[in-house]
Amino acid sequence: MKNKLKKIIHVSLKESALIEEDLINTFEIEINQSTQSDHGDFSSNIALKISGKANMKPLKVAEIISKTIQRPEWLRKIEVAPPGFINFYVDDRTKADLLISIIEQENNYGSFPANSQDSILLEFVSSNPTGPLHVGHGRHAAYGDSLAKILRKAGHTVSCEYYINDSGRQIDILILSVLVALINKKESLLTVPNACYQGSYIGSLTEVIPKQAITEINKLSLSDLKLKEADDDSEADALISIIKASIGESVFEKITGAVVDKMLKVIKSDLSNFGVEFDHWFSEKTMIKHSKIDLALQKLKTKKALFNKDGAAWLKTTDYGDDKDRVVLRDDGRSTYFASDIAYHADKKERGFDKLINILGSDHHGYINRLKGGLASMDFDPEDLEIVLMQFVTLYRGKKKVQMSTRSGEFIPMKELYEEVGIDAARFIYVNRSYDQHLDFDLDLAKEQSNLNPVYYIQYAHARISSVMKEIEKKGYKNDHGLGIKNIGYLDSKHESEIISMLQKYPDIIKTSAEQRAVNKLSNYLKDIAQLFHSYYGKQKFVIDEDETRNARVILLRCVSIVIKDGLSLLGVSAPSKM
RNA sequence: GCGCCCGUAGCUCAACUGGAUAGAGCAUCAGCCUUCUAAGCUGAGGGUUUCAGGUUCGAGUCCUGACGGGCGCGCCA
Repeated sequence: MKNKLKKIIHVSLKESALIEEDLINTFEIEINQSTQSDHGDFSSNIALKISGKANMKPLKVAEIISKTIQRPEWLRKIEVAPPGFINFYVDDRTKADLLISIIEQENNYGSFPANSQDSILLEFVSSNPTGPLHVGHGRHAAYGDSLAKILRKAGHTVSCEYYINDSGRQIDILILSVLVALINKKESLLTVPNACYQGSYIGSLTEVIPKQAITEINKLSLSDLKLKEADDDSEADALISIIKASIGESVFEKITGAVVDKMLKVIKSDLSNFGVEFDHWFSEKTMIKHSKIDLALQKLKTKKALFNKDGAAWLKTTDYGDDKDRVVLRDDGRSTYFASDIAYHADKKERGFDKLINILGSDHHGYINRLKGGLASMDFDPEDLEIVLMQFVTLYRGKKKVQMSTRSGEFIPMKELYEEVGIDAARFIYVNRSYDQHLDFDLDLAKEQSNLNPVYYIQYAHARISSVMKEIEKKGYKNDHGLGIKNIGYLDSKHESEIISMLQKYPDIIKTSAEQRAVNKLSNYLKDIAQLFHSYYGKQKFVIDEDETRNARVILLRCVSIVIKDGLSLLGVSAPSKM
């Protein structure tokens, strides 16, 4: 429709000779869907744009263009409005075509042809398996999952991936925390070091330690341990070394395997119960096993991309806009986290994805140029990597801010949140705010007044439509699709044209939501269409004797229901038929 | 100090990447259920879009500066 109008205007611009023909293509002909019914169904601002070049007042230009246009049959009216907009009104036939196609396509309405776009690897959450996911991760999970669904609907091939940081110091500290908890289970002999994780989940992790390992742990000389106060990471490292030496690396490894495995199971089930599924779980440990990091470093060395300073190997990321150069290989020979990330992201590209999107917390913004530099050093286009920086979730209980820290165990798990406020409400609240906006999540409000959540407003619209349909059936009225289509002309009230126009917007919303990674555009759209429906519902009756009007309205309701249900499903929210 | 993000009604947020009269919910006030679900509808009040300049037919949106808030600036992950 928009393209048809664009062509019409283009022809008119040529014929009217308002501006030189060469200039015509320098202006993008914009067609907007009108927000208000008295602005027609579509409008164009082209007259405002070219008035300067045409040396005429915009209104005059608009009049000339609209007079030059050879009005096709399907355009009911063309109107000029100050300061120079041209408004288009389409005919009933066109509207009927739209409604017919929505009903035919059902949940495919608004979808773009698959594989018509780039293939995307979408990485999100990727929280270290050192603790359960908390409410902050919930935002990432809800947003990432919805974005993936929207991107797919917009025609992209998307693979969702979770990077498991299952190797390195943080994991060692997790094991240390579990071991301390295990020893303290019998009698509290050890002071829990500050560096350790301290949530209540640590205690339950002790249960997965293999029996054989427990006998080794029991042999530990507690006097060595008791003296240590591991308050920072390096002191924790020392303590870990002692334990590793006493019980043996392989036993320590076994414990690590069991604990991480258990932790991952918890994370996976929390996500899955929240409706978030990943296509692939990528293990850092496995990557190391396959020497991927060594190979990446080798490649950088061969390319002479690294330089030595203070005994370490550095990558000159300042060439790519980073603040400073970064170490990839420490003076003790161990590779850094950054080295893992270079190898990991190169691997993503090697797997053939056109575009890599990472959803990261806003505290990672300093990481963007570094990571792009890493990709570029590996001969990939840094433009292929896109980072979506998610702002923080601030948790409130009423007016009181809830402090959060994973280390100290002071956090509200994501699971607790969605079990209490409900998955639908939680997912909607998470996603209804733009990702670059801070989110204040008030637990009390979400729990106590969950009825006030906009998600119920949208779901209620869907339930009401289902209810009307049931009632029509109950009263024994005959549903006649053809009769409804024939009488689409009856849908000429303000409410009805506004709803039709809103329905028509859906594909555009999918497109912009996908392009701008703006999941909240979809959620806001759903609120808008629900609002139009509720207002319409208050004004009109649907269970009526008149066959023509009833069947026409039923078609409209079915379309609204289809779009709401599909939109909600993209957000991971259910569309109940009864509430 | 430097860098990134943000600032819209009393509160929480929209505004289709520059368009027409800046819109919703909550809260306040006034109405609407013997009739399809009142988790709803209708109406009222509430704004110098933090401030000061600039760009143009047109600015909440773009540019510059100030003020206010969040985050970051490790051979941590």
